[in-house]
Amino acid sequence: MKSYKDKKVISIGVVSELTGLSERQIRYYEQRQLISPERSKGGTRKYSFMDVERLVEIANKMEDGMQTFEIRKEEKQRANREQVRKKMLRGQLNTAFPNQRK
Amino acid sequence: MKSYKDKKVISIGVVSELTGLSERQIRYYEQRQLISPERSKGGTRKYSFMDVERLVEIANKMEDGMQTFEIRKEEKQRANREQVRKKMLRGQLNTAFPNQRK
DNA sequence: CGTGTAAGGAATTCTGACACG
DNA sequence: CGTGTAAGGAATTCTGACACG
Repeated sequence: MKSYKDKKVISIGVVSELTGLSERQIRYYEQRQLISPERSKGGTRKYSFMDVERLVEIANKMEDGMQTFEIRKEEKQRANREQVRKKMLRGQLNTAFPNQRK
Repeated sequence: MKSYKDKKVISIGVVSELTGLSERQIRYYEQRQLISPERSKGGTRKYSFMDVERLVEIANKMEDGMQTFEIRKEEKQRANREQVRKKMLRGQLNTAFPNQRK
């Protein structure tokens, strides 16, 4: 599943160009935990194309007047629904085919 | 067709890590025209994942004792075959369906 | 031919802070 | 709250050259 899209290889200057956001904004959204880049040994931030897409989404929501904590909450809910969905699917499979793999 | 794979966004330090090649080697292969990164306004090189893949291929061929000019020649031949293939295909299509789109 | 390295300078990025609101 | 900015320093990258072979 891990593809190029998820590799953290892009520096903040390029991300700024790709998204149109200022470096200040990008760092601030990280501080608010909306994104989580990796760091090089020296400490420079590295982003993935996934992060770039996410930043564009964030920028849109900010334009709509949404606040950072709201965006973060929204993201957590999305992640939770994902979790529940998987859990339920697993439960149904276990009911239909009990004793499969252990 | 232009996807993430072709976007020139990776700096030479990261490329070095991804490929295991030294920055010196990477710059040298550019000088020998085996790859062609873009430049930022400030002059720093930017590579794509495609370039990274290409560099790994180059590294393998170098290990096999191939020289840079041979690798470059090989690449040109590949590009030429591609050209010819497309031209022939177009010709056959024109024969089968003449006067289609001008 | 292909690659390492020291050298000096320029571009890039980092953090913490002040400012405005 | 979200963002701009000047400040000082550190990490990153660049070029041209010398070296070896």
